[in-house]
Amino acid sequence: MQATAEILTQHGIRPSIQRTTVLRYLRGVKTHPTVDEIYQALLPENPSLSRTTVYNTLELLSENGLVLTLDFGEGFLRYDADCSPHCHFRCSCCGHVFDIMTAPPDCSAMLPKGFKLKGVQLSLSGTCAACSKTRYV
Amino acid sequence: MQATAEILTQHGIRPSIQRTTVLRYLRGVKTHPTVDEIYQALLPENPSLSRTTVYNTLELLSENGLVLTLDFGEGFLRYDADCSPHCHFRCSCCGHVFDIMTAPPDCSAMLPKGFKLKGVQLSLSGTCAACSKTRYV
DNA sequence: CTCTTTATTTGTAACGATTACAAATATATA
DNA sequence: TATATATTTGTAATCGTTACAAATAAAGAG
Repeated sequence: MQATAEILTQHGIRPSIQRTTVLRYLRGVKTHPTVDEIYQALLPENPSLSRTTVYNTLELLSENGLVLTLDFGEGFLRYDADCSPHCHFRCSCCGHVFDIMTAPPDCSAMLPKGFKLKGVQLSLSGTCAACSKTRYV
Repeated sequence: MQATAEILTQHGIRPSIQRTTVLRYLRGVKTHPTVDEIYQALLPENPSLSRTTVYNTLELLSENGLVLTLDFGEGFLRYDADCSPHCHFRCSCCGHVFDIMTAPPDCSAMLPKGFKLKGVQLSLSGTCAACSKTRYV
């Protein structure tokens, strides 16, 4: 696993402690955390960390393609350091977000003439295996 | 085109003036309007209309599958009365949302065992034809 | 028709995620 | 060491949405 600070440097981002900490945390986690979850997780070890810095950092990382911004219509955003092409499944019962490690389909043929495709986001929803077992949900 | 009030009745929803007005407006428009756009559009003809009623009505319509709630990560929701299976393309340059009248792919095979698929939302982004013509955007 | 109950609408206040902003701090450059 | 630039911090503001209770409208019983 490549050092986090190194990745930042390679993308022309100065690897401050805050930026490195946020990216390292995100790379070590599979839960697609929210801003607040990230902030709360890092606070104990970084008592001077500001919520604004987390916001700023995530925007910077997202702009530079180091992080994926996920929107499941929950009213807040989630972040994912795994930028490989994959999809997400959100269980409408327990709210958990699962990675689906299949690349989203090639959609370039769908577009009208002259349109240029940049991003494809395939969001699936339904009930996960655990919740499906529980009846009447 | 089926009468709007009739559609509501068929879904067990009492066709109040407000509900009928909101749904009729949404069915006559191809712009995926926001709550505020709907509210502002209807206000002149319905001066007593409340923003809360628009919110309530859209939630009710959405629950009953009469309306699609769209989230493009703009910080607010958009609504679409066309519930046929199709995708959306949002131009990151001009912000316009285009209908792509192709059904989203069948994704049931992507899911792990025991998962039940309910909804598939395929959101495309990039630059539309008009914005692509303009250089340096 | 009234009376009573229920459903719907309305407006205001609260909420919560995000953003704006300016002061404080850290880092780089001369 | 001095100066300029970048980054962080904390507070206040913004804005879409939701909660809530009063007001109004509609439905049902007698």
